[in-house]
Amino acid sequence: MKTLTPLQNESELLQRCRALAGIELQEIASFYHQTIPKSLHQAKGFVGQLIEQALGALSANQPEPDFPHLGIELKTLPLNANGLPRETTYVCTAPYTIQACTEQWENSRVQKKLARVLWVPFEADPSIPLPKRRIGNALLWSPDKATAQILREDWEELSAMLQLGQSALLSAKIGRYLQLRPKAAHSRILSPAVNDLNELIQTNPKGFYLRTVLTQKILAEHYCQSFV
DNA sequence: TACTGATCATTC
DNA sequence: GAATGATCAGTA
Repeated sequence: MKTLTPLQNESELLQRCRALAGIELQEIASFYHQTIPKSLHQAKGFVGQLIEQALGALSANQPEPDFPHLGIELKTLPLNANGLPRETTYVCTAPYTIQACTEQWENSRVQKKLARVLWVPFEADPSIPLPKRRIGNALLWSPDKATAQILREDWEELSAMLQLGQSALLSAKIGRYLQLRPKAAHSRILSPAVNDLNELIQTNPKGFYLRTVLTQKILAEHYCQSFV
């Protein structure tokens, strides 16, 4: 692992990924003088943030790609003992306001986030101690035509429901690749929305997530057998 | 055991 | 409070 210099282009980013491939979390953590938490229970974003740091991602906590200059979004992907995605992948928050709901797919936050993604798989089998879990081979990905079409259809269906104030009908079961689920510190948090009569109401904030069926498909199409 | 709804840490 | 990084955990 080398000291970070600003990233100039994609090949430098991929080169940095190759340096991380196969190494254990403890190696990265000790390089950055970070302590690995005993569990992820109270540090759910730890692995993602550690890898952001190791790859030199810039825009922390901003609604922008992790590498704004390159237009690339970084996503870590936890894999279970069978090498399959263990969790859904958070994309972005879902807009409830009239203003945000008028956005079209082409300029939606979901489309922008998913246009170019750097997937970094890592071992997340609970039987492996956190420090010993290894980083896998990264994949720079853009959705193919068929995938993009399904994402668009999901997004349009879900956005229409948000826009029409059908939040009561929204469920995490809607959507083939995307789904809408709560996204907040806890369930008491409320944000403004409209109901089907266009009246202002308060509801739990939601976010767009990618189902594991899609991330699993991405892995299957781009890797032969081993992701690590 | 997979999935949905709930929750944790941090930053601005 | 709302955005980021996500995983936890009860239940169907």
